[in-house]
Amino acid sequence: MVNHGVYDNNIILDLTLSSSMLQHNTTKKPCNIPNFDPSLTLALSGDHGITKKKHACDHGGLYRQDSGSGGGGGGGSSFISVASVCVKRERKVKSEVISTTSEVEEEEDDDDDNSLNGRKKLRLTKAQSSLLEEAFKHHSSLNPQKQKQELARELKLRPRQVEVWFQNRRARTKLKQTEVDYEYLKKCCETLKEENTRLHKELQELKALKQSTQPPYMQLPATTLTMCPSCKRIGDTTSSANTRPFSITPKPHFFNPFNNPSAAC
DNA sequence: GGTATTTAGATAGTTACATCA
DNA sequence: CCTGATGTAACTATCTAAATA
Repeated sequence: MVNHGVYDNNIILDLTLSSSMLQHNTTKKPCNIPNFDPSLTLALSGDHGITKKKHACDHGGLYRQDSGSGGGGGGGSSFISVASVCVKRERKVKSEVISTTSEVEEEEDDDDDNSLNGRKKLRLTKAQSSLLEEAFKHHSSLNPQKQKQELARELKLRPRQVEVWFQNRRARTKLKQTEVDYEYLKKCCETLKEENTRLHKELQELKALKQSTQPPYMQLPATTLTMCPSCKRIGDTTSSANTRPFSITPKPHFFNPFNNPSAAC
């Protein structure tokens, strides 16, 4: 009840827009007009910055229509002024108008629903979430438009909401997968480092052992022992690859994610 | 058949609200 | 109560592929 005056203005404006949208057309996705989301006060929701570039058909177009032929700059500027006033308030308003998420259930099915019931941020009920999850398990995207409509009807949500939910869900899945991948690679990296250290150590030990057990005249000249820079294996420049002076047996269970030893080897 | 335009759906990034410790 | 962190619904911008003119 407080502040209602201001909010009312807002709502009236929204409704105006919506009706013009109805006349306007259409199903242009980029415009986000088609579904008439209650939250769809695109022109008003400058909370994302009115300065952002829009599609040609976006607000500019709508407002031009509203404000007559004005077109061009005129339309744009009036749009900005209106928008900038209303922007942030809008969400706030909505959050005060509706109090519970269950109200969602009262919403009409999508497209013809331009009732701009101010809308609090929606929280899906458990039932809704689990149904969506179930659908997501089967298909991570809403293949046919029909499926979206059906789900929406079933959940008593607007198709746009279902669509957004799937978008966000895919993003979450991807993010989680990225985290998992990151952890996995991190572990691999650590393992590789350990392995590398261990091999270095082993090499040093073998070198030392060899030096101490061989008489000086039998010791190999330093040039005959070489180490591959990428795989760190010891090789003998004078012998073939499979007759190395020291055979370093790879760890049988070690998984190397970069499964190709260097081309040089 | 090649080209331009429209449309619908996807992703990435962001914002703002709700909730909880 | 206040506050910061977190989760998530909703948004914008952009890209792409299919359909259509």
